[in-house]
Amino acid sequence: MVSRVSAAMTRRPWRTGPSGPRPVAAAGPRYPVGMSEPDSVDRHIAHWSRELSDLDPQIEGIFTRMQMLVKVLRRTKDRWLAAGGLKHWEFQVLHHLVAAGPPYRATPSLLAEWLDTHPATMTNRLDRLEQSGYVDRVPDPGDRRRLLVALTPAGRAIWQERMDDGGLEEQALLAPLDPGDRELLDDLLRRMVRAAEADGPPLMPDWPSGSDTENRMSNRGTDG
Amino acid sequence: MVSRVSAAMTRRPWRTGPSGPRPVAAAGPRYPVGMSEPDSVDRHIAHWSRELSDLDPQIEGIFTRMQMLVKVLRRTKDRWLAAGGLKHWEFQVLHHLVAAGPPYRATPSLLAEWLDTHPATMTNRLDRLEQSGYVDRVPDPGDRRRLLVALTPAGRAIWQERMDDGGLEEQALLAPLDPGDRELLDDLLRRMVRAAEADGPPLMPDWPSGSDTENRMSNRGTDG
DNA sequence: TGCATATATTTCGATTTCGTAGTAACTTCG
DNA sequence: CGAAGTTACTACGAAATCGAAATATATGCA
Repeated sequence: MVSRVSAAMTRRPWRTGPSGPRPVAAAGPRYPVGMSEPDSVDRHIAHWSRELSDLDPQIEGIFTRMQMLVKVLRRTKDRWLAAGGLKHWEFQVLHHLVAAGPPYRATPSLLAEWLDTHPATMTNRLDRLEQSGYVDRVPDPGDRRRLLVALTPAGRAIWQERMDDGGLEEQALLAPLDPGDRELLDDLLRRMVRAAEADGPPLMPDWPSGSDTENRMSNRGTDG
Repeated sequence: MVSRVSAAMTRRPWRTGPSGPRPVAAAGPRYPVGMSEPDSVDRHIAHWSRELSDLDPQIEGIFTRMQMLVKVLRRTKDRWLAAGGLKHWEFQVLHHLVAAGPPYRATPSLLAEWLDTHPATMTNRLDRLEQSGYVDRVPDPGDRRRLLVALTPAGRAIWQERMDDGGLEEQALLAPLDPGDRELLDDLLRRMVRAAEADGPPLMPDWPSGSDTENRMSNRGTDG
């Protein structure tokens, strides 16, 4: 129904040669019975617990797995975007502008905040994005300190183009879970998010533009 | 039992003023019935689906939540480390050296790969880490091209210090889940990871050093 | 109104990271 | 053995990012 998971943790540009980790010995340690087939995270943790005993393998496992899954997704999207000649942050800017809804504008400061980057960096990036013709900078009539970054038709077009078939990896990653499993997973995660939000601000910008279908193509920061 | 979730998505250094997103209108859209209390991700997606209709809110929700959770964790750790005068990558290097097990050494190339960074960047970082006295560079007797980066007692000490009470945030995030929920969550995630690994290399380095209690204190890359 | 303070964006210099190439050492194979 | 190819690390210049200051505008309050 959906493409298989694209070669998961693919090589990074600077991975020079076969310097990577060697295959693990055939007869490894035992894992808790009743657990489904172990994955590389289990093996990892099993090894690690030799070095550090007071560590909860379950907690460890949960967060490591989330991190790994987020990482694969991010890398896959990066490659996918790069193939279309876009950098991740370029797509992100366009994406957030679309997410903002008509008239598809936002100030540089908000964009900087959404992309988790320094305002000066955003200035630089917007310069380049403007040169590429994907955005315009128009004055804000209501406040002459401000600018509004506006999505151009070209920007909208290239965003759309990359967006169309952008959700494949997510579906591939979720393939082993049936509808019931997915609902369960979503619910468990929601409970964690709500707990995190109980003590502080929302994890996502709670306003017209915060967006994130983003996640259908990229993640917002996660790593910044 | 455990500290509350530390003010979730805390301010970044460059967040200048109250320019952030404004509070959302009181009467929002409706969400699927039977769902537990909505979180900011639900609101986000509800908003987004106006702009882009052909999108599965569930898939969207699952990955967005993972991304957000990973992001909070990462930021909390960053702050925590910074308070102790360590940068994230500094801790990561020390952590991976410990994870490698006795005699706590690794080559620059492997470290670069583990931390998802360019080898030249690692050279630079190791210079600084060596100056701080946390690592030494010793020649590899077996291969005179190679160096071995060795953990010094000072390096081990500062790692230990930061490690001791480093697992609090994870526990706080998992607080709303009882033991059964956690097992379920871990299992669902494991199935996803295994699926991802079926088509490609393991998501984690499968060898003596790949480590990751890392996750107890920091995440390996995720954001690179 | 007038002045102090706050906000939005950009500029500029310093730092960090990256890509590429250089040097040394190892390996393969004739 | 010796030449060609590969791998490991680093040096160097280019590019991106950051922190702090500069500029212009807006807001608050006496």
